[in-house]
Amino acid sequence: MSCSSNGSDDMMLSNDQTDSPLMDEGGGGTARGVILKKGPWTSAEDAILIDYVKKHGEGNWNAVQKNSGLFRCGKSCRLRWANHLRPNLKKGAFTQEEEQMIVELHAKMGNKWARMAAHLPGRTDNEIKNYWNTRIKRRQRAGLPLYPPEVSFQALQESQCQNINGINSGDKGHHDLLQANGYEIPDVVFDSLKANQGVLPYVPDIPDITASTMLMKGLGSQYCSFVPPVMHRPKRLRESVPLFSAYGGSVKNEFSFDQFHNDTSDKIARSFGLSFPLDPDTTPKAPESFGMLQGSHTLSNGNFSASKPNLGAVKLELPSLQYTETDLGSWGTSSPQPLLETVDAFIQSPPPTGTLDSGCPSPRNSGLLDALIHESNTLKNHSSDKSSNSSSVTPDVADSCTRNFCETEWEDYSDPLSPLGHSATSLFNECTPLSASGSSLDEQAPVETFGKHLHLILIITLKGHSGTFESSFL
DNA sequence: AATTCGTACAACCGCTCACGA
DNA sequence: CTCGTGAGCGGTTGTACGAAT
Repeated sequence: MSCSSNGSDDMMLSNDQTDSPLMDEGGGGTARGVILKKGPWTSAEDAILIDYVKKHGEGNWNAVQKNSGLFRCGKSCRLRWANHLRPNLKKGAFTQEEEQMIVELHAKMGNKWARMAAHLPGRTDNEIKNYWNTRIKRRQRAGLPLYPPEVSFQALQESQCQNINGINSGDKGHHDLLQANGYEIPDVVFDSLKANQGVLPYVPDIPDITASTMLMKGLGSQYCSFVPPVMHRPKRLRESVPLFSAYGGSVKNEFSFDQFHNDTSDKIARSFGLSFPLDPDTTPKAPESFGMLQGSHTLSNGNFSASKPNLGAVKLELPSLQYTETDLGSWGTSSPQPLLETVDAFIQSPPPTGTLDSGCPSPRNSGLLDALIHESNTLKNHSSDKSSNSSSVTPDVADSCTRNFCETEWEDYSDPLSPLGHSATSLFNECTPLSASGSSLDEQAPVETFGKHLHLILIITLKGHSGTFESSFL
């Protein structure tokens, strides 16, 4: 079935290797005894494929090789056709509208390139994927967020609306959205909802695993490649997939809360290093607290090198909480210890009492929100640390501290000299709204605009952690 | 001029799902 | 129900090319 070939086939065939435009010697895999060519397509091959599709239509790609004399596997043919040969393909750079569309779609869908492509006529999933990956690197290098604040805030609102409305959004795309930055933090926001299921008309139960995940990530365990073991990928919907099905479609949710429900506290505790399986040492892990292992390139270059050992499978995409390598030092000076206190408070918060709906997926959010939450955790912890040295912080206290911090101490953290100063300021600086002129997604904008959004998000998030929630904030 | 680095793009690979026998 | 096959998706790698050193 596969057009994969043995190791010797890995070498790309150059176009001048062969006399025939269709067949190269010495390279390519085999299918039914036929040596299949790999590597760049020639114009002759393109012509054959185009001709074939004109005659037989798309599909049945494996028959191409049989019927057309093209020495390419069906997979390769399909890809070539889809990405380069099919009509109405838009070539050239993405327009500004397209770029903005991609950003918004990614904020909503995550790495659902094919679905995103469906929203961008003439664009291929591969194109979008490449664009996004490049964009990640570029923006990360520039210290910019992946998402403009409007996008993230909109994603938050939409996600919350979906949950309040009981809309099932178990599509993997949503999950990916949450993973979009390598963290799975956005669930934390919905942990807040979860903690208030009795308040809101409908707040689906959300596996505690998500909080655990976030916390693991937050404690530098993003390298653990934590994947909820029962968070199965929903079956792909090939046909008649409603656009934005993640928001309104009847997408199956395949994980059961019950599967998460047990050991919740244990997971959280372990996630916070209280009994961390991968790192029994519960001493502060300052540099790792934000996923920045010393010597790791994870956040420093916007990519994960396969050559990096023992980090496990990690997401390509980065947290939008982007810090340059020079930031590591400042982060390293901050103590993550208060995080445990906050978690204690969180763990102590009453468990959700609402009716469990295992058919409801974990809501997701944008990657930027990851950063916001991450940041809020940091800030909250810092706040708690400043307000009290006690390790036992009640939710109310934590909440109070949070509020105080949000309202009165923000400027303190804008201090670039503060260990968190850059964190806060960078967050503001990074989360820049789209300019009115729309000249560039990367343009900076006044802090105040986003500050309001951030404030709101912080409150929502932090209050959720403390086990209290006031829907009025929504 | 040679080398290094970053970027953009094309293609491959592994996995999963749908579907029919 | 199982198995084989086709197809699609997402992640990753390879390559070309231009800019910087």
